[in-house]
Amino acid sequence: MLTLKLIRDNKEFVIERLAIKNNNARTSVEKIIELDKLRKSFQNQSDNKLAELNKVSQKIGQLIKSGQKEQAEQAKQVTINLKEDTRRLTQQLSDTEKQLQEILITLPNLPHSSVPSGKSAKDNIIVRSGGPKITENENMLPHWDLAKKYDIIDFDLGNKITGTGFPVYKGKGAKFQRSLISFFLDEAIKAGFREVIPPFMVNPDSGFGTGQLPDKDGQMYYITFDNFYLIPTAEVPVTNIFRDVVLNESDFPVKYTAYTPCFRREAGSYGKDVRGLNRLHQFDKVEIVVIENPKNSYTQLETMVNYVESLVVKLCLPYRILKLCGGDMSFTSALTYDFEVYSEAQKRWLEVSSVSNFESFQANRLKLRYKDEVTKKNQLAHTLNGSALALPRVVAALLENNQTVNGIKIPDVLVPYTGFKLID
RNA sequence: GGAGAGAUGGCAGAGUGGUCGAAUGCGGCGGUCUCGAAAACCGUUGUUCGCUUUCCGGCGGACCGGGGGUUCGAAUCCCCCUCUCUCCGCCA
Repeated sequence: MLTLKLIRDNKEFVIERLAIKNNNARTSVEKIIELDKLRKSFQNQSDNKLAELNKVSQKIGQLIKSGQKEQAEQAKQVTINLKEDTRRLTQQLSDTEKQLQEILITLPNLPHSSVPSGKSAKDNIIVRSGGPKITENENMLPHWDLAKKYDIIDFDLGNKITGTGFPVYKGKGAKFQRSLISFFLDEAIKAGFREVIPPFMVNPDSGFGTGQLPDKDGQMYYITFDNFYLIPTAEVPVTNIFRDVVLNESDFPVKYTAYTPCFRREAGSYGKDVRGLNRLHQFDKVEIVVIENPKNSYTQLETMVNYVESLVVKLCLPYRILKLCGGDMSFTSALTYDFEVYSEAQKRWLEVSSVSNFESFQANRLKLRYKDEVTKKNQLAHTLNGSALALPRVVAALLENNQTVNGIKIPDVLVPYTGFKLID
């Protein structure tokens, strides 16, 4: 959520920046400014009436104490109109605040000044790429065939138990999955992140705090009976650890990592995008979350990108890093880098990580602040996060790229975790 | 799931209708003392919105788990919700 102050003081700038995200915000912004003025007016009036009422009430107390019953009764008459006025004004005030809030939460975050304009993923900019050279071998099996051949991932079985998009990992496939999770967590811990295991369901307040609600309501699984949402990413529970928290500057940077399964309804997806492991309703992911001082958040973002890069390098995957254009960025992000790895049998790039700076957009919703050492005022902190990494597409690429006639080779860094060098 | 108790400032803990944003203790910050520190003593110490102010600040509103109600007036009384604790039941 953008702050009112930002919109009030930089109206044209806000509209201009939101246009980069293909969002025509003029109407909303103008409505917000209008409602803000109205809100102030109502607050002023109601404050004055309340102050008057408080004075009279105090006087009544004193009169009663000193036994002046008559005058007390007279004073009570005065409050009748005052009460009616304050009731009306506070009602108008809260109605206006509600309207204001409703529009405010529909505005996406402003893109950072370096974000390129663009409509879709086609306009994203390749920042750099690396990893082993892509082979042009035509005889490679896609991972869904490999999964069946070695009996390591069973899509049909998951379909039977739950439905499409809920695979069952079996034997070496399961161990491989668990190894990746452990590897990613151990790497994160080495890089200074503190591991947490958060709840996999969250309440609506948490969903709102990180920006999933109300914007992406239909993308999350919802437990109506208890009013909980299944988490679409560990970002939600982990960032919400800091909801309503005031940090000290010396606490920065706060670095957390968590493994969680992620649940996404993925309504509207179809075709080759959802084949095999490409898009699932339940998948595993290790996430990194950082709470940072605003003045360091962009340096921190680069650090996180470098960290995620070190992971794909260690796994020997061909990768590229994209800076997302305005049109492809999420609602909450100010700047996002995507990581894609090349899947050699599918001959396409698969997104395996997304690293973002949300600046104060989530913090404003979360009321996540820090005490400024100089001014002693509470200021909004910056939040950042990234996938490090999401498993299924990493698994897809590893299976496809490492297939040999003898079986699938396990990357060296994972062998200590799997205990085997080959899936055969 | 049943019965009872409770939710107050960073923490502990008073406050059951009237200058209570809230005693007191601890902690934090500033100072005196000291070569320095500790102790002692003195002072200070919540958030948020609005108005005002060249800075310092000043004035007003709201906030004692959340929401609603009674009353001229609510931390205090009533109702609903959430959560915590104790006992019982169940249970990985």
